[in-house]
Amino acid sequence: MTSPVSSKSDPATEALGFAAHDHDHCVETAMAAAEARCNAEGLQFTPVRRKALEILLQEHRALGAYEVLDRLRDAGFGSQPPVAYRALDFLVANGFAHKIERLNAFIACAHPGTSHSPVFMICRLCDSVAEASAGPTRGALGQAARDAGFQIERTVVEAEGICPACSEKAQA
Amino acid sequence: MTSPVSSKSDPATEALGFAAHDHDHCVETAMAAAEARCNAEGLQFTPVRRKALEILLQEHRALGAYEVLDRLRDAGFGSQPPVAYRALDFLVANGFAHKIERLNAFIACAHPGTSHSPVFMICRLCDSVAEASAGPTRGALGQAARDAGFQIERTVVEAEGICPACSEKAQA
DNA sequence: GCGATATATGATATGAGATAACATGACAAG
DNA sequence: CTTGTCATGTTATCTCATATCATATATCGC
Repeated sequence: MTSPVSSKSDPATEALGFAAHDHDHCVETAMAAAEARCNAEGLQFTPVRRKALEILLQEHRALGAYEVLDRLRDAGFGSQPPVAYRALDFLVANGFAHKIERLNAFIACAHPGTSHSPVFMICRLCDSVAEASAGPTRGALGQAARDAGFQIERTVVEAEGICPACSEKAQA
Repeated sequence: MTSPVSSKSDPATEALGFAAHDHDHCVETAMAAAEARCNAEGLQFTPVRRKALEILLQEHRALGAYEVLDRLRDAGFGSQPPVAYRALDFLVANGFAHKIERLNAFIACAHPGTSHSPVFMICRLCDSVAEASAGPTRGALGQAARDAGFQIERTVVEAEGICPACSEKAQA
């Protein structure tokens, strides 16, 4: 894992997945949405958890647990691994973030609120990650599972390849 | 990772994925096929690599790199992690084995020879893993990638849930 | 065959990801 | 006010993975 520290362009207009967007705005929106849903569902949106989500949203890329931990420490929280893992577990369990198995890293959910089986596209050159939403058990996997009598509870769907931006760069 | 040491029934007729089969035969067949393909393509099917594949085929479940390493050491090969990782990398790179990202573990390919994007079903109760073959970029993922202009090179598709055998046990 | 180059193996050391186990603090229910 | 639950924090340890350097074995061009 090389962590190329994603070359940033304009702090307020980076790539979300592979499309430009207003970053500050999306962070605010997502935090507000999380806030609201925690209130609605009686979840404890505690300071560490809030900060962890904020970190993931700000970076807008997949972060390792220890990267999150570093930032949590900087923010005055505990400095030991369980601190980060517990906050991340909470975020993942409640759909505010996802774990990218291929990278052993975590990323803020790009479609908060929506109940979904996420699908990820991971650029192997710039490590950017885009989240798409897919029908839960349609397609080949669902069919294979039905044929085998397997009850799917959770799916991991991750594609590795080259994102549009890196693809253009390579051609130039 | 609890490693429940998969409860075995008859050594020669265990579960491949979720279906019964003649285990000894499938090991022989797979080894012969690997042998043949390495010859055909000029790949060096060296003793460590051969042994590593044999280990995965014999166990017929997902093994961590260090479990493979233990067995390689027992067989007289080097005892340091890179020994196992290099052998496994070779097997994965050439399609003789796959890495299950969700488990950080490796499993022998169940469809050797066929060029394929594998799809896995992982039982969270007994840790058994079944491999199904799926069209490479059809379905939701392929569509999302095309929409985004993302070039897929490799896909990870893993479903976690309950296998038929454990499902029956649970009902009893 | 013979030497040059590439490929494979081996050991050392360390980096990176993850969790078990235990202690403390906040808070609500009884 | 005490008991139970949940969140936080720390220590220690475990598992997974790779960079690096040294040595050996193939393979290819001559």
